[in-house]
Amino acid sequence: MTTRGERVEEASVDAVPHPLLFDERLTAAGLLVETCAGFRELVEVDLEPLGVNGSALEVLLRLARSPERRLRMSELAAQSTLTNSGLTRLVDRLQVAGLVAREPCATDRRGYFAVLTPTGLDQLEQILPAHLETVDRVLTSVLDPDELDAFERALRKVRAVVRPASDPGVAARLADEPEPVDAA
Amino acid sequence: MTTRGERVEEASVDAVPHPLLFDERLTAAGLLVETCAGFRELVEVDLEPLGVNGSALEVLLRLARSPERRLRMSELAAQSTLTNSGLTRLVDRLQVAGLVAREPCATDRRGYFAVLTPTGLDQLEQILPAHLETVDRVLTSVLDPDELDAFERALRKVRAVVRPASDPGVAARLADEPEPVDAA
DNA sequence: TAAGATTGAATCGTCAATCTTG
DNA sequence: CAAGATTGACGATTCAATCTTA
Repeated sequence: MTTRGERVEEASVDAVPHPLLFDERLTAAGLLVETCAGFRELVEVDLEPLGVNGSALEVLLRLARSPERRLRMSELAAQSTLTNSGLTRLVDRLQVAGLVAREPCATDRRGYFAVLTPTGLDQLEQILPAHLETVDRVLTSVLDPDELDAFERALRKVRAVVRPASDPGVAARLADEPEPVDAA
Repeated sequence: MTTRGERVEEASVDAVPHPLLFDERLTAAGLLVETCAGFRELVEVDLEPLGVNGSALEVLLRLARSPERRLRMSELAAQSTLTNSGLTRLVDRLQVAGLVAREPCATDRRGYFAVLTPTGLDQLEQILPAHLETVDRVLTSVLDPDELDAFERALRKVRAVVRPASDPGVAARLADEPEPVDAA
């Protein structure tokens, strides 16, 4: 009712900050991104003996788990977080390092397999114990079993939306197979 | 006991795959990394109008939420997922785009502030509704409230280990302040 | 013509060295 | 000399164009 003090914030340069800047959804998104960035940074240390980065680990592991330890370039690209051309360049490096070889496809001369070499498998297995120890220390042992379970369930749900090609259900339908169990 | 069939797997080229290749910890790690990669990829679409990437969004949001919408370069680098030099280059680009300005620090002539420009704030607020809609669609609305809560608690726990500088507790102790509430 | 894969050009980020000021 | 910030050289990744085979 006074004539003075009608606008207490008069001198403020900022006025009112936009409420969406503090929306809780941004908090959730930031948590996911920051946590994953920190995790990836730590994992890089495990990979130093191999002289490769996190994307390479992803690719080496997929090859190691595949029948005959081989996968078509396009398959590998589709399953990884790289584009086709990114995978070509990564496999170039892994080939120079002797961890992976390329083999032409006998039935389709346009295609190539990336094959994990015996050396590649050996070196991967060499670093795996230390890597698993890291994952345990910073991720799986940080949560108690119920929390870890809920965490993985949540990640699967989100992944099914943001990366449908990785979703086991979708992958199975594409391949016309029965529902599989997820292992990555 | 027979002399034949001593090694049923004789013909197998692969012998037994190494069990660590299928360790459940790799599954947890892969889920985190793949999910985050897919999430970041989708977010890039929201940022096209701004002509920037996900790292830039992180930086713009931090500036927008800071007093006077400014932060020292080194502060900003420490809080972001970039190195000092990476931040220098990002701010270069944001400056060219007119979204951020540099201002020298009056009390320490070695230092600079990155300041969000009025244009930068405006453009950030322009894209925020669509971005929040994306986050909701692929993350926060995918989980029901209990799941989302557990998910965020788990992420905070892991982040505190993999990125201790981002942990509110650590940050407060460094700044000699009482325990804060986390908002990112 | 389309599919599998690679290449050239460009972007984004890092590390190590450097410059300036405290 | 240490701290804040930037720069030069380089590595990893992407997009669009290209080459080869189906």
